[in-house]
Amino acid sequence: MPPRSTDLTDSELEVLKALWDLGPSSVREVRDHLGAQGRDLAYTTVLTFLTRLKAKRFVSSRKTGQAYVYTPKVTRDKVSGARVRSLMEQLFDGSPAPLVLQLVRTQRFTPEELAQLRDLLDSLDTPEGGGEA
Amino acid sequence: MPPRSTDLTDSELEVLKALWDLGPSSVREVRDHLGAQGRDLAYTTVLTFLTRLKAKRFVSSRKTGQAYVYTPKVTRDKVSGARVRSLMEQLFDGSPAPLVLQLVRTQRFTPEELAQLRDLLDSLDTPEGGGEA
DNA sequence: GCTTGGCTACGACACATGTAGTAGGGCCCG
DNA sequence: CGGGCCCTACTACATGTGTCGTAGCCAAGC
Repeated sequence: MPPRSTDLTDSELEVLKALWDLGPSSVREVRDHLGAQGRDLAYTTVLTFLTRLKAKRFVSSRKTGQAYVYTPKVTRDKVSGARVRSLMEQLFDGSPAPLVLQLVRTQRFTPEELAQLRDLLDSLDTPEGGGEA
Repeated sequence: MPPRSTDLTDSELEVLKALWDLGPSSVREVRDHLGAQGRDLAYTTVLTFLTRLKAKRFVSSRKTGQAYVYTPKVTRDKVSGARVRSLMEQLFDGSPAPLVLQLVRTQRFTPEELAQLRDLLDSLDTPEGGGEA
C-alpha cells in the first residue's frame, strides 16, 4: 500500500479539533486556542496544517477582511467514526464487539454512563417504530 | 512533542500480529503468514520490521539453529489497550463513554454480542463476589 | 507617503516510515 | 571441495510529517 496522503495526520486532527471547538476561525484564533491548551506552535506551522487540511478537503476557507477564515467541512462524528473503524480493522479484524467488550471491561464508567448504555442497548433490542425511515 | 519513535507503526503492528498468531517464529514464517493474508513483503522488509520491533523492545529474539526466532514481548491486550486509550485521548478527551456509545450506536451487533454486553454490564453493576477467582 | 505589523505563499529540513537491494557468512548437496 | 541457498547486517531511498523561516503583499497609522 502506498501511503494514503488523503488521511488526517495527528497534527492535522488537532487543528481540526480546534476548528470544531471554535467554529470558523482564522489562523490566529486557531493558534491561540491551541496555545491555551498548552500546544504552542509557530503561526506558520498552524497555517501549514490548515493549508494541508484544505488541500485534503477537510476544511474550506474564504477571505474575510484581511485574513482567511477556515471552516471545517467534516463533522467530528464523521472523523471519529472513521478513526474508530480503522482501529477496529487494525486490531479486531473489523468487529466492533471485541472493542466494546474490552472497553467496558477495562475502563471506568459512571453509573449514569452505564445506565445510558443500558438504555441504548434496550432501544436496539426493540427496534420497532423508532429508526429513521 | 518530538515524534515518539518508541511507538508501534502500522507495519510493525502487522508483523507483531503475525507473531501473536503464530507464536515464536522465524522471519520466513512471519513472511509466509503475512503472504497468506495477501500482504506480500520482501523477506528483508519483514526482517527490517522485526529488527525495528526488537529495537523498540516489542519482541525478543534468539538464534535457534540457523535462524533467529522472534517472540513477542507484549500481549495483544496490552497493545490494543494502549491503542484504544490513545484513540480516546485524541478524539474523546480520554473518556471511554462517548466512544462506547458511538460504537453501540453506529455499529452492528449480533444478538449474542448484545446479550454478552448486557451480561457484562450487569456484572459491573453488582461487583460483589464476582471477579475472576 | 512611508513604516509597521499582520497575513499568506513557498521553500526548507530533519526525522519517521515503508519497502527493498546487496554483501557476506555458514551449511548442505552433489 | 565448490556452488547454492538461506540468513542476517547494512545501506538506501522515496514519501510523509512536524515544524518553521523568509519573502512579499496590503492596510492602517503617523
